[in-house]
Amino acid sequence: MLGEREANILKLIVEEYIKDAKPVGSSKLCEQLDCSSATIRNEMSYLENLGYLEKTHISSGRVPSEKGYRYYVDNLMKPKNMTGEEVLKLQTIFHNNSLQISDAISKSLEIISEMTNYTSVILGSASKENKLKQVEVLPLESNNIVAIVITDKGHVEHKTLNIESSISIDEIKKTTDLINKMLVDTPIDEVSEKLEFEIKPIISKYVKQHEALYNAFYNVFTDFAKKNMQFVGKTNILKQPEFNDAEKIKNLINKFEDKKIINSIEEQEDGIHIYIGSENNLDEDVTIIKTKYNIDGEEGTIAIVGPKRMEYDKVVSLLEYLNSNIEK
Amino acid sequence: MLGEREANILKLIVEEYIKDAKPVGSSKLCEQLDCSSATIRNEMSYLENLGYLEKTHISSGRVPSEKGYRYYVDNLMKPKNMTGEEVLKLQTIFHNNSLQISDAISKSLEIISEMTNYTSVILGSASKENKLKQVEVLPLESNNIVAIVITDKGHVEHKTLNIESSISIDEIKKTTDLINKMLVDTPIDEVSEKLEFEIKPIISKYVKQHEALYNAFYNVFTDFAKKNMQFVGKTNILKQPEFNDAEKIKNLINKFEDKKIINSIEEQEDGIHIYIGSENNLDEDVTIIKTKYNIDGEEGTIAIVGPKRMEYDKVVSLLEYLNSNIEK
DNA sequence: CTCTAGCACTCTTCATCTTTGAGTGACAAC
DNA sequence: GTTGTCACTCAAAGATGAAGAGTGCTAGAG
Repeated sequence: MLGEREANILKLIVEEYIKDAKPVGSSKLCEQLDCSSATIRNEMSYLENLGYLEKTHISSGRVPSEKGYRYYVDNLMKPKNMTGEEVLKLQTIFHNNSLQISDAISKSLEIISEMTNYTSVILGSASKENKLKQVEVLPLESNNIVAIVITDKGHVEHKTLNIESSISIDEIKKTTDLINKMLVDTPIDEVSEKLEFEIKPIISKYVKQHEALYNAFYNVFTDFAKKNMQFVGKTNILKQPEFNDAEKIKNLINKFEDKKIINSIEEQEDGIHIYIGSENNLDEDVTIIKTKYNIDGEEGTIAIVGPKRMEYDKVVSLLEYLNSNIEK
Repeated sequence: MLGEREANILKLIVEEYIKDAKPVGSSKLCEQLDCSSATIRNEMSYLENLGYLEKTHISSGRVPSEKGYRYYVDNLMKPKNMTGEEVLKLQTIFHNNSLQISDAISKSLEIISEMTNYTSVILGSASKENKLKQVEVLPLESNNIVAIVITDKGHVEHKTLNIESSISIDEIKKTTDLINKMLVDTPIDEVSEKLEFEIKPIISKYVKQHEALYNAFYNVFTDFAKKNMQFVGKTNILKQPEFNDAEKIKNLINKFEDKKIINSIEEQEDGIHIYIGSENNLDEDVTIIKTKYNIDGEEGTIAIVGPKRMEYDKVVSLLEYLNSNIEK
């Protein structure tokens, strides 16, 4: 644990660096601490030995290390009261009752991303809490069929499929009736299994094209497993000075496009969580602040991606505000 | 019209620059033209006066101007025979009959983007040729309903909506039955209109919540108007040397994210069209090569986005191949 | 009239130096 | 423990110069 003055110096350095993105020199802190630059240099040197600060070169000012940010976030940061303007904008969204809650989240994050110049990600996970409401198959022209699956939360997925030879409307009806009778109210992530062991054996007896029909449904259900992800302000983070370098931009944009990004975004625990630099598995140069949301049992993750030099206090406050409003 | 030798010099310069991305000096062309560098310099100077070539500075080699690329594309370019490997990969996709045609297009463009390091865009326009096949409304828990619209080509759109007070299943059924009876086989882009003038007057008489139901359907139909767009290899173009600059990357990525990009991608005319630099309204630094596709009356646009220094012959050949295979 | 050799000239690129300013570390004095 | 001071280090920015690629122009040859 750091002494009071050391902690205070660390706090000031972190906040100064967050503001300016420039290494902080000892003289900058003199006024605020009412002591000489030499004293501060001694303390800085001490904090560097403990690993909270780093230098970019031997005679440069100090920059917080990951450990420094971590200490700041865990011990020094105070929740920031949001300015009237910000709250106002968010309030108008949440007081508009005609909006679907998911649309309200999108719109809020648009504002937050715009305000902060960070990138937001919304990761909805439909499969866990959704139960099968109804399935439907329609024949289309030229041997195509479309299979549609609807869940009790209003999620809809569909898939068009080509059937090799023509298939009778009667057979389609039999199959969908069977599924609707037997599998309604089954959680979506269990449907694939039940489809194989409970439905397939039955339809294979009296439906000629059962293989094709089975595949159609099987495909739709596995599509639910792919979580749906939405970026808000994808390029906003590029306005941060740490992304003035072509290589860094390409690197990050590639990671945004990579499908594996879902693993970096998804959050398991409740509450607001901060992953600084190497603590997240997306990119060394960013911090991700995440929180889970839960609307009528349907879970998802909201993530804000910014540079490590992120306005932690502001983002945490905004997410707390968002969380408390989603509850209602 | 250029003389034979001038045209030849222009052709060689364009192709050399496409290959190397470095300004082409007179001496590089000596061997291939069997004359001295001085002669070539004279010709180059002539071509520059006509506006086909440009210099990056007073004593640099020459770079093709937009007019130069245009002349090359219109008069000098020969279709390139594709190498066995490329054709082979594409063939395996099109000979796999179990694939939906739209999936085959995606997969082909993945290969093309990978091969060329350009970015592909697929723009599907569902509304023009799709006719209404069936509508459906399901009540969900807590005053939500989901409205689903299915077209004869197998497109599906849905929207979840909140109804203020509870609504009877009977009323929902009446409305959907009416729409299904009266509007089936109506082209999607005419449905909104008919909904307002033919359906609304009727249901407003005997359905209490007609406003909400009407809105639900109206929303879904307007969603069809938003064309669905898909990027393939979005970051591939960033590997091109013209995008080694942070500003240029940010600029292009922002344009990719901007919703207005649809206007730059959509193509009206049949055939393969090339838009060089300022000829396209996306970005001065890129060329877009587009072609319309048509599957069973459903139209869309395929676009390849690359630097102006693009392998025009190769891309045109690939798109021609793609077009002829989509036909089947 | 066309082509070519040659030369002066321009401009980029790269490396090397220099200057300036921000900032540190160490030490002696308070 | 705190402070003033001074030598030292390094990045950033500008100046300088040499090398190399390439041009334009001109005079002479074919």
